[in-house]
Amino acid sequence: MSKEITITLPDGSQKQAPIGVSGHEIASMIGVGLAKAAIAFSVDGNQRDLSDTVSKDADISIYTLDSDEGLEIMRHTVAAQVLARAIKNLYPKAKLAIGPTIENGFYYDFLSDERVSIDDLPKIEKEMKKIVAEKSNISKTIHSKKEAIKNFADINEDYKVKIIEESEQEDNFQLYSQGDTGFIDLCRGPHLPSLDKVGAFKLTKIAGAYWKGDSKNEMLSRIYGTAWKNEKDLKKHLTLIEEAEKRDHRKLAKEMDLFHLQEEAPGMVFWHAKGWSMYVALQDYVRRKQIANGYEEINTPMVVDRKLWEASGHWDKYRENMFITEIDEEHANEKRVNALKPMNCPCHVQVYNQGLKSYRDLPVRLAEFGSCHRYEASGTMHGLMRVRGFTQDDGHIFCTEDQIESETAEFITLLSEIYTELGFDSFDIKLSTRPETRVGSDEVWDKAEAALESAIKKLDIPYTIEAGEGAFYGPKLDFVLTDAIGREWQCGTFQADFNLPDRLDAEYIGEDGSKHKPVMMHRAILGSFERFIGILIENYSGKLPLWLAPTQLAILTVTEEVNWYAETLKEKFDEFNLRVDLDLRNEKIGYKIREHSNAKVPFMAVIGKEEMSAQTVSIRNLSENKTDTYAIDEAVSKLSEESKSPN
RNA sequence: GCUCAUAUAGCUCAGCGGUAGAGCACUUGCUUGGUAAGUAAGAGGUCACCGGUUCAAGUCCGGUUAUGAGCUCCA
Repeated sequence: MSKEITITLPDGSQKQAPIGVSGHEIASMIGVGLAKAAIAFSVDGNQRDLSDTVSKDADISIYTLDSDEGLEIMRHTVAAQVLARAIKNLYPKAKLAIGPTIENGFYYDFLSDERVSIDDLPKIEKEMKKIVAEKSNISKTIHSKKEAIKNFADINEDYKVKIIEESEQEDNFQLYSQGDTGFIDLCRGPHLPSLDKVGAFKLTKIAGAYWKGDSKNEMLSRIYGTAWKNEKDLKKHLTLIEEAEKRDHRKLAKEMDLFHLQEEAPGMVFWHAKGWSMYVALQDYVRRKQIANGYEEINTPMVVDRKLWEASGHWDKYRENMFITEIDEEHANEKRVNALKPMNCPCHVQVYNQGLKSYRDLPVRLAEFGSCHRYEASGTMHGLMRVRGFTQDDGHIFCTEDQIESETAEFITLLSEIYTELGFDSFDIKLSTRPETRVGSDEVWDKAEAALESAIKKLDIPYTIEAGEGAFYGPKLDFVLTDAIGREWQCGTFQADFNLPDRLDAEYIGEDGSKHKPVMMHRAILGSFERFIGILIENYSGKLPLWLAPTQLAILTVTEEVNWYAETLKEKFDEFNLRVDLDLRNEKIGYKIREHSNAKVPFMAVIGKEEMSAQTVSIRNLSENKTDTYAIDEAVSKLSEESKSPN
């Protein structure tokens, strides 16, 4: 038997090494620089500590802080070794729970009798820096289940004990320690070999989190942090977060006077004139798109008797989220219990059910800008992104099983056009397949899942499968778009439903002359107008495309002598339905420009004596910060041309 | 819904037991100024709501509501 093994590096090159060679030794064999920078390595794709050894031929990859994996390992060490130890140093009675990495950072959950608040973060951070400065080596020992439990039971780390007890493993529990500090932590690793490899970090926030994420369990304290290779990267990340805060739609909405929310109607939007003009522009656009794509627009009641919700199943399954209304008895002959519709689908089936449908009528595509109300838990509301009263760009397609595929393809094409025209270049699709508990035969599920998948494949769009994540009534597609700063938003959805047509007796007469159940496809492209407008505001930092901009042009006068001329101009623009604000205030032009710039008005016409005598308009472009002068008619036609919606 | 925090002028915030403050916005006067803040004066507040402690409560305590950050939820 050979005493050497062959290791294969990521570039395909191979090296011979003795059996039992450590990760660190491999790194040294490749180069001194790498040995210094190495923080962990992988063996056949499994991440290992540098001190771990390799005893058979394997694919090896050495990690440094320059790779995503390396950064993640470092963040993990900062959480599990540095933050955890700092917590124990400052709050010796604290019980450590878990400390995983998350995107760009990490968190650590712990239980503490002593209250830890955001004001304590600098103190904890200082302690962490102290720990890092010790540059302790990190080493690990392997233990059996029994030993591991004893280790943590001895120091009253109840959560660690629980984690080990509940583990399916019997041995190989890894305990990491730092030099001779006495600190130990349970971890699957790997970790940095030494704390001197820790880069730049910062604790960002503190919040509560349930043990194991279950709201029935006790609430632990969670400290979030972010960690990077060096100070420069850390700063870059913090700047990015600031940028995201700057485009917060709640903040911009105040500055732009778009909408407000108030205590008497939590989660319901009071749209102001400027916000509503945006809403209307967007809705008109979607309306034209949908009608051009074979939908009929309908409108159905907002308040509907509980009987329909009982029949649809919502009364059973969704009642917690429904606003229930009861007529004041004094004023009503009969007492009826109604609910504000949380969804439009049952009402759409009622429209479908009027008149006998033939297979020749299918597919029937009904669309509604349906105003829905859902009683969302109080802690979940967030500006326009999560509200209790909202309007969906809802639609239901009643079709045969055979039509699912072509309807899917048509829907995705429409959705793709709309996203592109609204400025979102790419989106991902998630296909959710049958869950454990479901209605409908396997045969129908097979057919529907295959139809959805086949439609995506034919359009050659990448997608991922979320096995078992479908609704109980059918498989679905979710559409996730990416905004200008890389955040993902799930907006569109396309869901097959084998349940509701049955419950609400939707039927059609087939070629064979007998009655059949149609399949119902629930679909939305924007999701809700409220949320989508929130996304648009953030995506564009408030600088919306001209056709959506609340105010398209502000006419600013330099001196009051030209007021009459500015008023005449406004009338001209008004004739072309442009949204124009006239600013005749007794202020300097610089002041007016500044104000309207802050309000993100895309065009400003500066009107002074020069323009008046030449009968021209000087138009200043917000995005380019430059000014051009036009004849009046030229200016009007330019703006009305540019402000057209994409369809 | 849970944890923690917050709630003072239209907005952003300071004040933290002893007669309510700033900047901006607003109104008025002066200024008619040419491309991102002209100038002076004035007006503006049951300090979220309900209760308690105190001679005295934006200020301390309890509750309610809303908002924020997380968590949970989003058939």
